[in-house]
Order: sequence, then structure tokens, then C-alpha cells
Amino acid sequence: MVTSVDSDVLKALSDPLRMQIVRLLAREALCTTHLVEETGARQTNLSNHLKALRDAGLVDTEPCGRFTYYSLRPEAVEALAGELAKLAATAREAAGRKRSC
Amino acid sequence: MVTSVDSDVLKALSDPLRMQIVRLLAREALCTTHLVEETGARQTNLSNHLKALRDAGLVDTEPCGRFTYYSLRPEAVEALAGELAKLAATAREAAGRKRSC
DNA sequence: GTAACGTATCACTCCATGGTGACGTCAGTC
DNA sequence: GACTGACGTCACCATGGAGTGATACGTTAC
Repeated sequence: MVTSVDSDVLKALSDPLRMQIVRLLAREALCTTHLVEETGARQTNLSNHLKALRDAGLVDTEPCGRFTYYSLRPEAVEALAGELAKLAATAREAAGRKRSC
Repeated sequence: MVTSVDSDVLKALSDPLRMQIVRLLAREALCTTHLVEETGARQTNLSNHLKALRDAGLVDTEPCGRFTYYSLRPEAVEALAGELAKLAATAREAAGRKRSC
């Protein structure tokens, strides 16, 4: 498929809390403790969501002593943005086309 | 919030069947019958998903006799793509920044 | 008029997923 | 060594959402 638009990434981003995490990580790398402060969510809950983001390839982890730094992977977000832009372009040039019933 | 990245739109796109519908509609306007043929899903099921896409502002409807044509709204997809690109850009320029523990 | 067709809505079941507490593990401090 | 704090994993429960059949509504054909 040409425009495969990774469904896993979209799913990972479709949760409001995960989206909030991604927005925070876009500004600077943070460790779980910071995210607990910023979001008000429980550590366990965050750990689950961070695992989901990791599995989707959206964030990188970097252990630092007993802390773990999380950072956003710009290329993953860019890839998704590109796919969507391509989809929109396709829709624009197909505007008006309709299959007859 | 600057990068508000509409969570509803992401949620609407995060379902594989809905993503498939969007991809089909990007190429040409289709009515439910066509989508039933293309996807193999039940009419009721499709109607539900189309409602979700309508509510998210991703598709337009155009009644045509007893048929209803659905078409993708490029601007909705473009808006999302733009937000994500902006997010990726923020992440790129913040690369290396980390909050100390 | 009635029949047939395309589509939307409702009520329901079932499954996936989010949130939580208990617990385990690893690193640093004493 | 023991203790504490930072994270991750597991098992459980509750909720949301997907899929479905029955049904209602509007339009076209007869």
C-alpha cells in the first residue's frame, strides 16, 4: 500500500494522555518523575502509556543512573505527518471525482 | 495550547477500518454501497464508522437521490498533518535538551 | 398506491484497553 | 550489608467502543 499510514502510531497518539506526554517530550527530554509531576497521572499508569509509545516507536529511552529519560523521536512524527500530507494531496487532486452508482 | 492536535481526529483515524475508508475516499467520492463492496464490512458497521468520521469532521456527505456520497475533507487531514509536522519540528530543535532530575 | 432499495439509528453483546494496587528489580546512599 | 527511591511488570476490574441484527426512514421504480 502506498499510503500505509501506520495504524499503530495513530493508535498510540489517539489517547489524550499519551498525546500530552508526546507534547511534553517534544519540548525536552524528561524522566518518569517529571511526567508524573506534569500530568498528575500515577507512575504506574504513565509507565504503561510510555511502554505503548515505545512499542509504537514514538519515543526513545535513555537510562541515566536510576532514572530513565524519555525523548520524542522526531522522525516518527515526521513520517506520520508526511503520510497524512500525501493523503490530503491525493484527496485534493481527486476532488469532484465520484464513482457512479 | 499551541499544538492542540485534535484528539478526536486522531481517534477517528486510529481504527484500521476507518483508515481504510479514508484512504478509499481520498481517491474518489463513494457511497455506502461502494464501501461495502470495497471493504467487505457490513452496511450497519460502515454506517457507524462513517458517523464517527463525520463527527470528527473528516468527511463530507452529499445526498444524491437515495444514495449518500461520502468524500474526504482534505483540509481536515492537512490540518492534522500540519500540527504533527510542527510538533516534529519542535522536537528536532529541542533535541538534546533534558530537564535535570 | 406498493415494493424494493439505500441508508441511518437503536439496543445489545463482547472484547480491547485504560487505570489501579501489589510486587519485583535495579541503582544509589548510608 | 540494609534501606530508599525510581521504574517496570503483572493481575485484576471497569469502561468504552466495535460489531451485529432488527428496525425505521426516505427515495425510486413499478
